[in-house]
Amino acid sequence: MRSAPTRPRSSPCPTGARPSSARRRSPPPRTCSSSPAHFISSARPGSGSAGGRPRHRRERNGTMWVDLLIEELREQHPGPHTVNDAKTPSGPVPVGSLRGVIMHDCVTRGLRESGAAAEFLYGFDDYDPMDGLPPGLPQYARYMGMPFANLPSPVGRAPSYGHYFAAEFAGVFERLGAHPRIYRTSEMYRSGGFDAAIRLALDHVQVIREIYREVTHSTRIDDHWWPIQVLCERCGRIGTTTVLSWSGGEVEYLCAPDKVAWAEGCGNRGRRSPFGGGAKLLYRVEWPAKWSVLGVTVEGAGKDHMTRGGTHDVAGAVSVRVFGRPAPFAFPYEFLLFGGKKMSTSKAVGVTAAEILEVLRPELARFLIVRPVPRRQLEFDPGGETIPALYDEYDRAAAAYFHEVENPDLARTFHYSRIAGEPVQCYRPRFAKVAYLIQMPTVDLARAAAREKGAPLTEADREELEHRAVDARRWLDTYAPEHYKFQIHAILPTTVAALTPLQRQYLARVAESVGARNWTGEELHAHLHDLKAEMNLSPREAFGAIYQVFLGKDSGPQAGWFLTALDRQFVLRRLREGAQDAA
RNA sequence: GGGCCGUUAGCACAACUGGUAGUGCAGGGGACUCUUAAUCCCAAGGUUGCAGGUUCGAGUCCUGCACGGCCCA
Repeated sequence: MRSAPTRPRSSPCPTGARPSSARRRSPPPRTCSSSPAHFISSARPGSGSAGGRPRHRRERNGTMWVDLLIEELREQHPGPHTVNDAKTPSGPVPVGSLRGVIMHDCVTRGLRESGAAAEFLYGFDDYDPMDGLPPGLPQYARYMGMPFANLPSPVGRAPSYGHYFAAEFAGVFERLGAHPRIYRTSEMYRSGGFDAAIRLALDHVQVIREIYREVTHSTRIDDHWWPIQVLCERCGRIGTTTVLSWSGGEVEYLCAPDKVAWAEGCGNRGRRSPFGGGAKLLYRVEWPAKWSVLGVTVEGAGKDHMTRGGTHDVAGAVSVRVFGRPAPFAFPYEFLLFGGKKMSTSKAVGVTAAEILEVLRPELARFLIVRPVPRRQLEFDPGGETIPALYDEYDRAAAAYFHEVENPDLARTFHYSRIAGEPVQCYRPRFAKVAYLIQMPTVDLARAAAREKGAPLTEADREELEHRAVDARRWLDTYAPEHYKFQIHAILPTTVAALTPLQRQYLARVAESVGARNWTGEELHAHLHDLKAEMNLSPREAFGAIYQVFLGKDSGPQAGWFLTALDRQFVLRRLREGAQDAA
C-alpha cells in the first residue's frame, strides 16, 4: 500500500495528520477526562488515513501486520495503552463485527507482549435508539426510538434488549479468545460518566456545528441543531427529540412526531437535565467523548466510518477542538463478508457472529480473521474447497509456529490465532483425509491416524483428531462438495462397460471370495491383493474395477474395508453384475 | 459524485526496504507387487488487467484508464 497524499483540506484529519492547525484555531478547553492527557499523535508519518504503512518502517523482525502495527504504535506512544472497540447491540450482531474485536484483541496482545501495558475495552452502545425494526420481532414496533437498554429482552430474562444481544455477541468473541472489559454506554450515561462531556458539547455547540459543516459539508446543520438527544420523560423515546434551548443546567426539548421517519415522537414539550442519563450525545460526538472519558489510545474502525468526511473525521475533529485531545491511533479495516449459497438463505438477518461457530471451530475462525491484513476485504464462502484449504493453511501455520517449516509471518499469524494458553504441538492429520476416513464405518480412525503418523498417538494427538473428526462430519453434512463423499450408485454404473475381460474375471473371483466366508476389512483387503497378484493385474486395473462397479470412478476408499462395510448380499449381486455385463 | 481494496498459472494466494515471479490445490505423466481419494517423484503451465512514465533494473514507485468487490454521500 502506498502512502496517500496529504489531504489538502484544512479540517483536521483524525487518523492522518496534523491536528496542529485545528489546535490553533480552537484553544483546547481542558479535557473532561480524569485521565491524564495523552500526548499521542494520531498521525502516522507518511501515511494517510487509509491504513497504509510506510515502507521505510519495514524491519527485519517480521512483517505480520499486527507486529508492524504495534511497532508503529509504540514509536508514537509507548503506553500505557487503552484499546477500544464498540458496537450497538441493535439485534443479532453480524459476523463482520468480529473482525474488529479480533483485531483489537490482537493489538492488545501484541502490546502486552512487547512490554507495554494495555487494557482492552469493548463497549456496547445500548443507549442508542432503536431505529429499525429487527426482523422477526414485529412486536417491537411500539419501542421504536427508545434506547436498547430500556427495552425488554426478546428472550429469557436478560435485563434488557441491549443486554441480550450484547451477551450473545460477547459469548462468541469470548470463545474466540477475546476477553475485553465490557462496558455499556447506558451505564455510563446513568452514572454521570458522560456529564462533563455533555456539558462541554452543549457549551461548545457552535464549534461542533462548524465541524459538521466543514467536515461533512452538510447544509442541514443550522443554529437550531444540537449535539444531543434528550430522553423524553413522557414516552421514553430518545431518537425523536429535538433540543430547543440550553440554559446551562437544563435543556428544553420537543418530542417531535415527525423528526425521524422510523419513529413517532409523542409531542411532549418539556425541560429537564441532560445529565445522569437524561440525554445522550449524538454518535459522532459520543465517540470522541468516550475517547476522552475512557482515555482511549488505540481504536480502529471499519471502513464505513473511515471514509473521508465520515464519522471518524468528524469524531476526530470534535476530539481535538472540543475535548482537547488528538484522536486515538486509528487503523481502518475492511469488512468481513460471509458468502456462499447456503449461508445466504437467512438473508433477511444476514449471517450473525454466532453462526461462524456453526461452520468453523474457534481456532479456525480466529485464524481466518487474523490472517489477512486489515485493509484487505475478507470474503468467506464455506462451500467448495474453502474449509479443507483453510485447514491446510492452518496446519502450515502450526508447522511454521513449531519451526517445522520456515515461514515467520505464518508463524506469527498462528501465534495471534491461538485461543488460550500455549498451543500444543501435536500431530495434525490432514482434514480432507480425516473426512475420508470417517466415511469408512469399519475403520478405526485413531489407528489409521497413528499409522499415518508412524507413531502412537499422544493425548494431544487424540484430542486434535477428535476435533477434526467432529469438524469433518459437520462439513460432510453441510458444505462438502459431492466428490468428497462416497456415493454408492444405486444401479450398475454405465461406465462399467469399459472394463476388460480380465477385470471382469477379477470381479467374479472377488464375488466368489466374498460369498465364501465372512471377512474382516483387513483380511479381505489382503485377499484382494493376493487375487490381483495371481491374475497379474496392476493395482489400477484391479481396484479400479471394484470402484467402477460401485462408485463409477477409478479410485475410492480402501477396497477391503469398503466392501466389508457394505451389505454383503448387495456386494455379491453388484460384483456379479459387473462381472457379467459384457460390452 | 467521492473513497478504500483488489486484478499475478485453470483455481486460491505468496513475493521484506525496487534486484532471476513462487507455494498449495486442480489437471498431465510416472513410481509404489497389503492400504489407489494415501505416499513419493517428474514435467508442464504466467507479456504480473491495459497504456504510459521514473530507473542500470518495476509485480513492487509515479500518472492515467479498464474491470470487479465493498463503503460513504
